[in-house]
Amino acid sequence: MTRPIELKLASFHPLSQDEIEVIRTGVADLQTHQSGADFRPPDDAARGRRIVVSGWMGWVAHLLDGRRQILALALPGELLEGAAVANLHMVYSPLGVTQTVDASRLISQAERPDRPYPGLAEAWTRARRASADRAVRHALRLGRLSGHERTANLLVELHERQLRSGLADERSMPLRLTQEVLSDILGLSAVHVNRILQQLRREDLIAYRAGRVVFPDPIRLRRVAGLLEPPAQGALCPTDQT
Amino acid sequence: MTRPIELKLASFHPLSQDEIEVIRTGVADLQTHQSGADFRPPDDAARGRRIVVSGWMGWVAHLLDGRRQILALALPGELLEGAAVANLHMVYSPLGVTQTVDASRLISQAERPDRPYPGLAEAWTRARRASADRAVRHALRLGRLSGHERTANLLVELHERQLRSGLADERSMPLRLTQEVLSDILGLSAVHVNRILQQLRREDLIAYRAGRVVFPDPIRLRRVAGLLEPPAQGALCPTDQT
DNA sequence: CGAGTCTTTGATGCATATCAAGCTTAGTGG
DNA sequence: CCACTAAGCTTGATATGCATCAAAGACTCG
Repeated sequence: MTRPIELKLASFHPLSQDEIEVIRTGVADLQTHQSGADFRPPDDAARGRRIVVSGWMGWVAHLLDGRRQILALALPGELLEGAAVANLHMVYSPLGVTQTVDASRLISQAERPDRPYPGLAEAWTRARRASADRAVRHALRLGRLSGHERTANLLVELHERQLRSGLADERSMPLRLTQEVLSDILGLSAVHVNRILQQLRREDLIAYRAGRVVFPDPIRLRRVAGLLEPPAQGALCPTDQT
Repeated sequence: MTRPIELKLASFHPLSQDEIEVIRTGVADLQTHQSGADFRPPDDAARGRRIVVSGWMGWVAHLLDGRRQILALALPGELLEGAAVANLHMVYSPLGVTQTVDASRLISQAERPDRPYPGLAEAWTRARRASADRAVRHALRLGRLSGHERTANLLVELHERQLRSGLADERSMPLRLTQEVLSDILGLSAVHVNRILQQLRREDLIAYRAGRVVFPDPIRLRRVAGLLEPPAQGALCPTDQT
């Protein structure tokens, strides 16, 4: 059950057998969330932080007139964080049926000042840095990429993230979002997202098969996404990306 | 010289006389940056972090084809932070002539484990939380607000931020950005920004006078910006914004 | 099999980009 | 002090990306 969490963290920094054991015993209090049910994330430092086990969560901002923007996603193995913002109704909301797990014990272990689990703490730190990177990337997507580029870019990012937790393979990944949810992530209308996805399929950049997105030509997709060549082996670590 | 820094931090949490003294003596190593000269921000934890003293800095992402997006601004009194992101050429760049100051001493004082300066540490924490909030708001602006709303929203945010450091008054603020820079913040073309500013002027929501933007009707501007009523007295603190 | 939810399609309009040119301002050197 | 220049602002014309509305297919699930 904690497999995606282990793999995700280990992808940022190698973990000892001890540390994997800490993950297995440290997570507690499994909760299931139905699609659409609001979920208030914890806003204090470590108490009550949760990790997604299965399904996806999104951090949603609601405008007064009903417009919505999903500002961040939390995939299996990733942390739910981020506090409230003034004058904005924001919640975490499950996108589909999602399970989360209390991670406070795990986090306090990793953050113990005497550092008995240095690999865990390091992996943690890098994972959070990656999360900040994603926020920046998201703003860039929304600000300067066309709908076409933006969609490709998001798909590439989701692929990389699911690779880290062992949920995707090199040429495909699960994707169980409705086009409406996608449109709220991408800042587009649902109808337009539909047309963009059709175009990407016509261009043989993506394909659908049984709830999965298939990438026939990942390199070309990355180019369309406005990204450089794929990161070299090992370059996935944030510290390697000077 | 450190006045904006003192005021900005004090706006987040009251500071003792001692702590103000720490700020005055803690800042060191003044640097001047010419408009457009790239500036690599520090990426380690505390060493070499800098604070803007005068002028504005922007965190800019460059795309391969020349498009640019400014992802965050640092105003006087605010910190330069944020590391590099993979596959993206990103730098801090002065928007006009800017001066920054080394803040490592100041920061290590505030973060001393024995906490001799609790007000400073608290102000610091809240300032950083506000900075994260701004990133989220920026994504929301770019994703779901129209050009008109987006521009109004940015102006309101800049006004609030400059109020905190004593650089703006209730009804006006300095603004020395070219429309092209504005367009790179807002994710719009420079021509369109020009037309939006004209419209805002026609609607008597803003006016220009001698390098300053004047707000004849702040409340109406906030409404146009898609924001709720202005925060009540004291509600500027992030902790008050549940 | 029916009912809702999702996807797809077409028609239309608006928001915003792009291109090109004129204008205004401030700075610069003769 | 006055061209001269360059940067920024403004304007108009045109093109296009994307939103919106409406309705018709496709799934999925009870």
